[in-house]
Amino acid sequence: MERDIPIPSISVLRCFEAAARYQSFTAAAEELGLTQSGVSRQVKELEDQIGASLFRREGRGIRLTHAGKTLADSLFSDLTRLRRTISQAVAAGETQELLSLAALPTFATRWLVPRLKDFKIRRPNLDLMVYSRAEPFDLVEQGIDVAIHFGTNDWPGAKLTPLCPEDLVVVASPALVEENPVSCNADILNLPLLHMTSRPHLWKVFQKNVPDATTHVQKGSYFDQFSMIITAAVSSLGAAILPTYLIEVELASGSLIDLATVEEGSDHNYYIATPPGELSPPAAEFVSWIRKQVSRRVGQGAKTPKPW
Amino acid sequence: MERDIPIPSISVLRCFEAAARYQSFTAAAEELGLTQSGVSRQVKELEDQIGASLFRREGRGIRLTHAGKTLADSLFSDLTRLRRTISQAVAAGETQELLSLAALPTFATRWLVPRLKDFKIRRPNLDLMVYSRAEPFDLVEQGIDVAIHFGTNDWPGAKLTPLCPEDLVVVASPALVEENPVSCNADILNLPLLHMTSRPHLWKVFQKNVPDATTHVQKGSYFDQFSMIITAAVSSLGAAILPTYLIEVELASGSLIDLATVEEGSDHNYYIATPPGELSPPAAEFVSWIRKQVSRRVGQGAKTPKPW
DNA sequence: ACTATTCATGAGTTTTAGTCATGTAAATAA
DNA sequence: TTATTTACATGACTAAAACTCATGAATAGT
Repeated sequence: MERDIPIPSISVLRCFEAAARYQSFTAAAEELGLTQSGVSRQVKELEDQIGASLFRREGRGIRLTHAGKTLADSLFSDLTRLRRTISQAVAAGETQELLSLAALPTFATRWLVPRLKDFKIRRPNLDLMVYSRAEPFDLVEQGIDVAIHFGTNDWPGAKLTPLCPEDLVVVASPALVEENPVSCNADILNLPLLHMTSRPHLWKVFQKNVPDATTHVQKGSYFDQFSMIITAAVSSLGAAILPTYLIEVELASGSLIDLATVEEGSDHNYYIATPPGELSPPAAEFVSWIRKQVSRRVGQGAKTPKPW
Repeated sequence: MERDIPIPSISVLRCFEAAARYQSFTAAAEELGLTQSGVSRQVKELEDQIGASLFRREGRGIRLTHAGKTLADSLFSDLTRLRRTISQAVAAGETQELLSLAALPTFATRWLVPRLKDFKIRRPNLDLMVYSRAEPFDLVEQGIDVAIHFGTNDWPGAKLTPLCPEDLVVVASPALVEENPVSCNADILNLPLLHMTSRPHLWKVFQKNVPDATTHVQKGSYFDQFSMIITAAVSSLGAAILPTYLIEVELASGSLIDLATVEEGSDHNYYIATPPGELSPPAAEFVSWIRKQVSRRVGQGAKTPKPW
């Protein structure tokens, strides 16, 4: 219904609105940089389209009719909105399309970045920026569209969408295992242990599930990056407890062996963190894509058999 | 600042908005009744004006850019508003400037209408329609701009603005008083009494303030219009309790004498009733004017001395 | 490989916007 | 009262914008 009413031209609308403000075609023409004649014609055109007098011609002047006044008021705000819409589009015109991402350093390096090529294929003209972050931060302030968060469901100012749990496993190199045969979980605790400084309780958790374990699990080497621990493990420095997401390549190549599963029993998970409000199309697409990446991976992880 | 940004033509904006919805110039052209070529050109024109790509040309199709999506969303609502503005103007196009009023019959006849001439002087081109109404009604449905309401502050669907209280007085003609000397309120009750059928308790109220009054106040003549009662009183048929607003002329000329004041003690007042929402300019002016009429009158009424 | 589809663009036509000149009526000044 | 100025309306004409037709280039599907 409304779709069938032709909208008068911008020129017509502007001439009328200006004439309404001044109650003078001559003054309106001066403001618009036209001639009085042009303004007069456009107003007459509008009156014909509307089908009513918008001005009363009194003497050599004009006065708005009731209809004219009503229309002028509405039109003033409509034109103002339209100008704002266009102005904002022009101002944003130079902005390059960009997606800013953030994740834990090792996760970004080993899991996310290697997969971004697949995402870029879907969005060839989209520029990506990837930042490593260890703790929650202000997404809006930092201009981040999407962050991959590991931790609890607690990030003020962000919307968290569960991505997946962390799958922890005990791994060691084949060489280490050959040198120190492992036939049960207790044997693992006799290996040199590799510790993550930010996760000191991991070996204790594992020990709790090992009957009659008396070993002091605090012994061993400590590192503050999982990527270092991975390298150390591959180098036979010890056994490590690592998230499977970070060692997919090593497990697949056999440079690391999955010795046991670790049930941490905490509420730490991987989350997608996004700023409040509606996602931009690229961000929304990224979120959708990364969820597919995870569901694909989870299926594989569940089928890895123990080496004994 | 915003005033200097040229607004693209309606044609340009519509072509873009339609193409954005369909993500297809061909489909948009079909909806707009144009050729694909025309739509393509107009979108290109808009991209030149904005200074940014609004669509990515992917293969033989188009996809909105981030900038394009943002603009399309805003533009959709802007164009919708503009269509509504124009549609309403077209619909109102036949409406003559008119102010519709409603009031109680006698009030309209004796108070309002005689004063309307003064109001018409201020609005020479405004047509007035005056309706008599005894009860609240749907202002919008009846197309009434302003109603003068007597009663309680209770008119569903209307905005009530207090206008003034009802000043009730006992009056009689000089001839009746001469024939039946009145020196106190008790003497009044011995006069023939004139009753308003819709206000049967008025004389009982008066009697309550008269010490040792034993007269049956129900005796006398009954009428269903105050205008009849006024005529009856002037004709010496009896004493009447009347709102002063209705007998200003008679009191001034002496054809009726103010014998006593009646304190009804109810919450009935005169109100201005208007439809919800903002008043039209004529209606707003009327309300302002009528309030001035009342404040002028109230001052006079308070100074009328008793005749004994 | 062939056919159909869709956007882009040259060339040309139609429509709209706007100017110049003038007419008419009023408002103001002398 | 007359003369001059002002302001809207309109005929004739010009310039600019909107749009069509035809065609090219690239893709998508069979």
